[in-house]
Amino acid sequence: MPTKTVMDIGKSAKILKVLGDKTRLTMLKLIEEQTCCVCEFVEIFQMSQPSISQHLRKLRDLDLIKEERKGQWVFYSLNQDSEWYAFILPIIDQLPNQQEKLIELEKNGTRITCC
Amino acid sequence: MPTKTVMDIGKSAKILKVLGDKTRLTMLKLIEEQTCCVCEFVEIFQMSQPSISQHLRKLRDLDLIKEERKGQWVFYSLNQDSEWYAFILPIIDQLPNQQEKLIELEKNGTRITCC
DNA sequence: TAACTATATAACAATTTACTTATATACACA
DNA sequence: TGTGTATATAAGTAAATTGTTATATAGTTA
Repeated sequence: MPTKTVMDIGKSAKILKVLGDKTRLTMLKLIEEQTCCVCEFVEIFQMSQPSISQHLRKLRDLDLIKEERKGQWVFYSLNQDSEWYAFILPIIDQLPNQQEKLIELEKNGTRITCC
Repeated sequence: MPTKTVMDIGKSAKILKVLGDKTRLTMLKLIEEQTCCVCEFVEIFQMSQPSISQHLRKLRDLDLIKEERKGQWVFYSLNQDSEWYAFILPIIDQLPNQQEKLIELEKNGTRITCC
């Protein structure tokens, strides 16, 4: 567990701004339960790979997510050790489940490539 | 109490985007406990009056705050009847108290004008 | 009604954001 | 080592954001 952090309102606003994008917010909800790799996000959001990488970078720069390389793939998950985890968790928890997006992928067979 | 809302992730992102600004986030924290009028915000944020009005408009457009006119002044407060109140409350609650900004105003005598 | 105060809106400029395409880097494997 | 796949970064662009100044609107009071 991270030590109790004294919240700074400026930093809080920065966190919320990064969450305030539909793509990134959905990403966070998706990886709340399980890791996802970049190519899955590309499929899910029907967006260019660089665009996905740039969204992930913003989340990573704030230490909200962590990456784990497995071979040629990079898997992302919520960083539960982040000092901001306690701040964002109640937000993410209130969001509607997005797992149907992954189920959709499996149906298309698009999820096989890396998992 | 508002009826339980099915959260939409796109709308959630829009809410968070509006919260993701230091000025607006501080405004929300300030009016969590007590109403503030526009001229107080102008003093607190040392920002032009139109700029303050525009920030308030974004919060009002999303129904996060409510206004109450008293004579020539308009007082703003958190809209506890908003269907998003339950969503934003845990966020606001985690923010550091901002009341010292109002205390500062009283010290300067700047709060007298409207209260 | 005229003058004054508080607030909102309009119009505009500077900055930031979120894509795109092109390219670089990292790893896998023949 | 060379080729292919996955990911990251760079550079450029269109749209959105956030401030400004100017002006309109609403209420107060002489």
